[in-house]
Amino acid sequence: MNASTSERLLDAAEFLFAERGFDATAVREITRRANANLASVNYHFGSKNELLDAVFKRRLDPINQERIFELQRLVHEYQPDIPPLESLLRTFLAPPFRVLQQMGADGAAFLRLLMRVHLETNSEFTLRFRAQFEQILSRFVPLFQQALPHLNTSLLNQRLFFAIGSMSHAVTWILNAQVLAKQHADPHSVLEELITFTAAGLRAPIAFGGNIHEA
Amino acid sequence: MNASTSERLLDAAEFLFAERGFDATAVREITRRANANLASVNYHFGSKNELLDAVFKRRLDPINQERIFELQRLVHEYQPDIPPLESLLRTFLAPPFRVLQQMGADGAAFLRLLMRVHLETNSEFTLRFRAQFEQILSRFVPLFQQALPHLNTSLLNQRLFFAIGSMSHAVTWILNAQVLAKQHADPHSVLEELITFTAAGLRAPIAFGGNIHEA
DNA sequence: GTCTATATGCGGATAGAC
DNA sequence: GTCTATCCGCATATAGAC
Repeated sequence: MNASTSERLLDAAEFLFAERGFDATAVREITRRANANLASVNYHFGSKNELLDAVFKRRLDPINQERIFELQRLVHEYQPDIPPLESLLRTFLAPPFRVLQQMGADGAAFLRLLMRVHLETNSEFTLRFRAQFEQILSRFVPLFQQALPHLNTSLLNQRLFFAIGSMSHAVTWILNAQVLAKQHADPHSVLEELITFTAAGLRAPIAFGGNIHEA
Repeated sequence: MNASTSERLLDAAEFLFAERGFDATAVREITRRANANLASVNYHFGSKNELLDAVFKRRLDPINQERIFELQRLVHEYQPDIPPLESLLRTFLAPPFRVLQQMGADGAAFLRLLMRVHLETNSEFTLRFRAQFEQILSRFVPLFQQALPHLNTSLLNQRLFFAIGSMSHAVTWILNAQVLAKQHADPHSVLEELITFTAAGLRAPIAFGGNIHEA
């Protein structure tokens, strides 16, 4: 509560956008939750839309910087060999889980918001976000390719895509488990199981040799 | 255009809810797209909320019935043995892909809407939906357990969860690829690759023997 | 069943005093 | 920077003629 108004607004917006969605959240609710005045959102951020941008920027920049830094460290550690597949996967998949552990409720709210974005197809905002993610992914692909020489590019991308899906579902699951308080899901152990699962999936021998259809 | 008003309303609502989300869609837009009167939604369904319920019910009931029917057929076919893991996975994972192929644009719209639901945590509607899905899942779990005797219940559930994540991400991907028209993703071949990937993940040897944490 | 017209409320944004 | 009061538009829903 000692945080600055704009920080409190960011926290409140993050929580409410994640909880109810962007459209369903009224600026009035945000300011009420932040103990701030109705006009403060427009004063500090210009508009409700720009507030959303700010919410993302605050969390995403550090996460992606960390992912790139860790990747460089890993490559350096194993030089001139390729890092093991499991280590690459851990570096790639870990950040959201780390957010979950380190940032507690705030991190959970942000991640739920993040998961929402994956579904939007049209908004300009989503396109900006996705371009950024693909930039990160492109740094990892060459290393995965070296670690998995039996896969051609298109199959590798497809399987990586499956792995990303497992990750985002796992994160969503942990979030819901926390919300519903049904069971305690430990992010760290889920991450390790996820690595086991996806590593096996990526290593699977080629069954159909590409994208050949039946019938 | 020859369909009844309520059918046209369902089609239009399905499309728009999927495209823009529930809140962001105005009843006015729905009736405009359906070539129907503004008041027709309330006349036929009672409210915008009940219209959403109807949109789901129309598609979901047949899909789940089919999933259960196929499972019974499969069990019968292999009796008294257990069906192979790949066949179980195909039966479990196929329905959304079939929707994608058979229902064309309508199916795509519905699936996008369906993916949205996975993220909502609080709404009563989502809870109803999720309970139904878990009922379906519970029919499959015992068979997966028999096909994968090296996994304990909790690990099996976790890995199945990863598999479901890969599926929903894959479906979302196909949808977006269609929308963005970037590349042509063939649902059938994606499904087969998905089965290969998830089967390998499920079969992976146990690495950590349960949910033991480091540190 | 379908239409027009309208009631009623909530949304984001802003003006202007402090 | 913060507040109150208010503008203005759009939302859902409904009343009531046809």
